[in-house]
Amino acid sequence: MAYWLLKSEPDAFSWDQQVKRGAKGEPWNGVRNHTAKQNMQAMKKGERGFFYHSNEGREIVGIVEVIKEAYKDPTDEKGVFYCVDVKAVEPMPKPVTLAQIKADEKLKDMALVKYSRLSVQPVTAAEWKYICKLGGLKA
DNA sequence: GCCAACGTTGGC
DNA sequence: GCCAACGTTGGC
Repeated sequence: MAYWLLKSEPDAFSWDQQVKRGAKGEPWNGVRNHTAKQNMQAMKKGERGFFYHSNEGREIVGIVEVIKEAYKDPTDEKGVFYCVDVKAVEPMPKPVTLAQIKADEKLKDMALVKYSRLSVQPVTAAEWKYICKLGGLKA
């Protein structure tokens, strides 16, 4: 079981929009980065990821689940990039901010801190549990 | 195939 | 709004 972190600018696609999509989920398309693509191709149905708001907010606001594994991104006319479908699972009772993550000894090695521009990142099991706890979830 | 120039992302 | 980091492009 792997864990992930998906970044989105709330202006483009926010957590609220993800929640409104309900069980249908939403294709995570428009990613034009090969590292992110590789991460998406590694995702399995049922795996979970954090939903992070970049730029505005800069915090982990909720948890999503992969409902469809990687397929060719229909918004990419060249057909080289991929996307997955995700649905909202639950919101973070207490969003975990980037500032919090950076200030925390246990989290300062996260991909989120080191590779801030990567929009789809892996999260370790230890990080996952710890952040869930910080966010007020049992995990 | 190297590397400089440029564009984009995202934190501050 | 600025700037650093990084990916991509294009000249050689």
